[in-house]
Amino acid sequence: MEFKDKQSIYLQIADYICEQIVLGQWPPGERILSVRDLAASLEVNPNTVMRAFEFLQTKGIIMNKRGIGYFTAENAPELILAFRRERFLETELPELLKTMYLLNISMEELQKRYNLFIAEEFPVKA
Amino acid sequence: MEFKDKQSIYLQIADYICEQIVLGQWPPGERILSVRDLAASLEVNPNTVMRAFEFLQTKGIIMNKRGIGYFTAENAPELILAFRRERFLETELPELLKTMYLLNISMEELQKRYNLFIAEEFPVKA
Amino acid sequence: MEFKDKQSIYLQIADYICEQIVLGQWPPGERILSVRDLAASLEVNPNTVMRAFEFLQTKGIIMNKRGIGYFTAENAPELILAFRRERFLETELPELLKTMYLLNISMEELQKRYNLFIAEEFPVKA
Amino acid sequence: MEFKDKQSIYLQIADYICEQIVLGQWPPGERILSVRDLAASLEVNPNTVMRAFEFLQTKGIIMNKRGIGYFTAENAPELILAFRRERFLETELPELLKTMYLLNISMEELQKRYNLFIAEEFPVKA
DNA sequence: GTGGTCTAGACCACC
DNA sequence: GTGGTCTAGACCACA
Repeated sequence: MEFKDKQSIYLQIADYICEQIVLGQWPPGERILSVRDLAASLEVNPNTVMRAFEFLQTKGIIMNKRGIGYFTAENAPELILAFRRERFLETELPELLKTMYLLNISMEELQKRYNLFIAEEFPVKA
Repeated sequence: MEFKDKQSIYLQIADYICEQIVLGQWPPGERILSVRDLAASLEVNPNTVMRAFEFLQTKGIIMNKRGIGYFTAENAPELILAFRRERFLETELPELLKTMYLLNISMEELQKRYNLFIAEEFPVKA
Repeated sequence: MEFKDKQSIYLQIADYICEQIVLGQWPPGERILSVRDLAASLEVNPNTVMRAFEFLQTKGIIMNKRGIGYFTAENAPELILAFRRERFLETELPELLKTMYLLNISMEELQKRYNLFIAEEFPVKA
Repeated sequence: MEFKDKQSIYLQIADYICEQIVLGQWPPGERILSVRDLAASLEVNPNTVMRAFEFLQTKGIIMNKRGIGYFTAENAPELILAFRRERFLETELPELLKTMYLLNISMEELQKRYNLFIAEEFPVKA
């Protein structure tokens, strides 16, 4: 997996995990890959994965069973969507709209790109 | 001026300068406030303003005349918009569309919020 | 390490790093000394080394891995030689030729001095 | 006249004056353009020209007659060539030779470029 | 441990 | 007056 420069890796990993959960790849209530396995598959330091897990645990999205591993919460998908919705509406959206205004990007163009994006990335639903 | 925590101050200053240029407050080819003056008005250390200037100079948005000061480039507005457009289309937009998909936010809702935003922030044009 | 007065220290450090890379002392793709260690060994402030690193990073000669350190780019030697060649041909050489003309220095004399220089500085190759 | 970034303007002006003298454009013992005239023609601040004059005066290349202006010394061309020769041999040449070695530029190529340069810049002598 | 940022303050060359 | 560089020292997030 490749990481962006501008955001810390552990947060990008946390986002990745959330995405997998929301997309149904990691069912609620089930055990997650171990820290070292995930670290190996992502090619990062285990400490970094650990931090992502701890971060998600504080949010209640995953929880730890001592000596066994981490498990996704039963309501993990709902929790994640709620957090993300909040972040989107309160911080990302205002910046987006401002940028669209400054760059003079129309809603029509956005709509067109949205259709393209869906067709490419999630062809199943489309 | 107040600064956010999540981004470094000097980059926020650079963004601020770009915004002033794009909005036509600082005309192309004109002299910018001196490092010291801008630092005083923003209440930061001159070194921090200096970093912002250096950053913008490497982008070709402003340039230095020895012993006199910094000047906005003649094509500064176009340059800034080009940079921002590239960043938007290549990194911000994909994230946005993905989030919209995950959160199941419709284009109609986005349109509604855009109209609201324009009415509030830039009532003149609206 | 000793520094000249006429050029800023951080640029001299950048030059020094480039020289080490070109001469094969610091292999491409390998980790560089940490900012603090290099600063200590050169007896300068860490900030000064940091500036040199930032400068080289913008040139693509070195790159950063978060929390780990700086690494020389795989194509660093080629990049450096390309930059240097360009600078030499476009700015240094014209001045040199002009000076030689004004001073009435012949190519023969230059050749003689070149042979002497090689014999002294790089006796292995010679 | 256009100036390079890396060297101070007043020194570039001093070099320009020296060049004119050596090339015979400004005869020894004659009066030089006034500070303000030269400043106007070079499009720089008169103070900057003043500094160049003062610098050349300390070298004995030009001298001031109060209330009249600056005059080139009778032995100006010889003085200039002596200074320039020293600078060339002691500082410029070693760097040049090192660069040539690193860039693997042969004397033959240098000779070729020298011939080209002479033909272009000083066709009279050629 | 790593880099990154910021401040405070000094000193410099230059226009 | 202008920018430019350097130091010292602090604090932070990150791996």
